[in-house]
Amino acid sequence: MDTGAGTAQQPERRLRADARRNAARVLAGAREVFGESGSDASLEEIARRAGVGIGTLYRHFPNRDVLVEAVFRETLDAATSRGEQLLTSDDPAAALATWLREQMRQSSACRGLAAEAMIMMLDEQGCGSSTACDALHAIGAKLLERAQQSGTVRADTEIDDLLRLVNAIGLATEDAPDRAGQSDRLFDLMMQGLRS
Amino acid sequence: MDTGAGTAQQPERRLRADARRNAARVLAGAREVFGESGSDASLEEIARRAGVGIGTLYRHFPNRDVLVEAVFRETLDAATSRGEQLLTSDDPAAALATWLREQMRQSSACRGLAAEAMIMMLDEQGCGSSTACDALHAIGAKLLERAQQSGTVRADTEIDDLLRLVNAIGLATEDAPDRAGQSDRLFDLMMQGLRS
DNA sequence: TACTGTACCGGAGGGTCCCTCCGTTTCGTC
DNA sequence: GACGAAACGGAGGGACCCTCCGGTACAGTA
Repeated sequence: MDTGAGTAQQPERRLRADARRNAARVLAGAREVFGESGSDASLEEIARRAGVGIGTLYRHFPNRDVLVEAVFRETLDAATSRGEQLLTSDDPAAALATWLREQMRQSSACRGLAAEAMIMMLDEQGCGSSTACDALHAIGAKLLERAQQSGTVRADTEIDDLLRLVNAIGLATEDAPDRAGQSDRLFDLMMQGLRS
Repeated sequence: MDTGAGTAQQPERRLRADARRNAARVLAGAREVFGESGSDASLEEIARRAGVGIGTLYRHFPNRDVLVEAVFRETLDAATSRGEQLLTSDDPAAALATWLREQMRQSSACRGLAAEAMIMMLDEQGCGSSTACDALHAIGAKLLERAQQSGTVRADTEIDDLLRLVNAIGLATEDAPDRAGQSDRLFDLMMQGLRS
C-alpha cells in the first residue's frame, strides 16, 4: 500500500509514525466511503470515519483527485498483475478479451469510482505521474500486441482507446436497470468490432 | 420551448404571466451556466443569472434533474427531427451511422451535460415520463430496424444499447487530449462491431 | 377602475461541505 | 528529559442546497 509518502512516489523522506498511521486510516476510510457514495463523497465524512481531523486528511491528500487516485492504486496494481498472468495464456485474443472484460466489471464497481478515476488518469498526459497507471497501460499494450500478432485482432487499435471505451461502458451502465446484461452486450459489441 | 408548465407536460393549467416569464428566464440561465460549468453547476448561480430568486427556481424545477431534463429537451427534439429526416435516406446503414455519430458529438458538448442527461434518462424506466425521450427512442429504433432489414447491421441489437454506448463514448472522451480523434476511433470500432 | 383572493415571488436561514490557517500536541533525537 | 520540527485537528469564512413563509403583483369581478 505504501503510505510512506501520501501523494506521489517522489524522493520520499520517511514520515513520522503517527503520520504514516493516519495516512493509512484515511485511505481505509476513503475506500469505505467512496464505495458507499461514489467519488463525490464528503471528504469530511471520510475524515470522521478515519477518526482523524479534516486538516490531517488534507495534509496527506491535498485534493480529492489525489485521494481517489491513491485509493484506486491497489485496483490498478491488481489489474496489472492479472494482466501479467494472462500474458502467458496460449490464446492471446481470449486473454485480451478476458482482461478487458475484467476491467469493465471493475470499472462499474464502487459506484463508478474506478471508471471515473481511470478516465481521469487517461485524460492527464499519459497517466500523469502515476507509475501504477503506466504499468497497467504497458501490460494492456502487451496483451493487445500479442492478440494483434495472432492475427485475430485489428492492427489499428490502441490500448488507450480500448481502456477508455471499456471504462465508458462501465460508467454508462452504472445505474442501468439490467446492468450486467447491458454491459456485457456492449462489451461484446466492442469485441466484435475489434476482430480483424 | 413551452415554458407553460415548468416540469412535465401534464394536464397543464395555464400559468400566470410572471410565472411563465420567470420559468423561461431560469431555463435560459440554466442553459448558459450548465454550458459553462457542466450539469453540476450551482443552481443559485443559475437563479442569479436569471435575475430570479432561488425559491422561484425551485418552484418551477423542483430538483436539478428536472432542470437538466428541461434544458435538454430541445436537444432531444432536434435529434428526433433529424432522425425523421434520415429515415427517408436510401442508405439505411449510413443513415443510422450518421445519426448515431451526431448523437455522440452532441453528447460531449455542453461539458458532458447532454451525455449525463441522456444516460440519466436511459437509467429511468424507459425514459421515465419524458415523451421527448420516448420520441427519440422511437426514431432511433426505426433507424436501427431499417438498417437491420437492409441486412448490413446485426439483428441482435437494441437502440437502447447503442444510445447508451454512444453517450458513454461522448462522456469518456469529454476531456481527452485528442477528443475528436479518439471519439471517432471509438465510434468506428462500435460501428464495426455492429456489422452483420 | 378599484377591489380582492390567491398564485407566485424571493430571500433568510439551517444544514452540509470545502479548504485554509494556526495554536497545540506528539514524535524522534541528542 | 529536553527541544526542535513535524504533524495534528478543528474553528472559521465562503459556497451551496433546499425549505419555508411573509410579502407582492397578477387576473378576474363588479
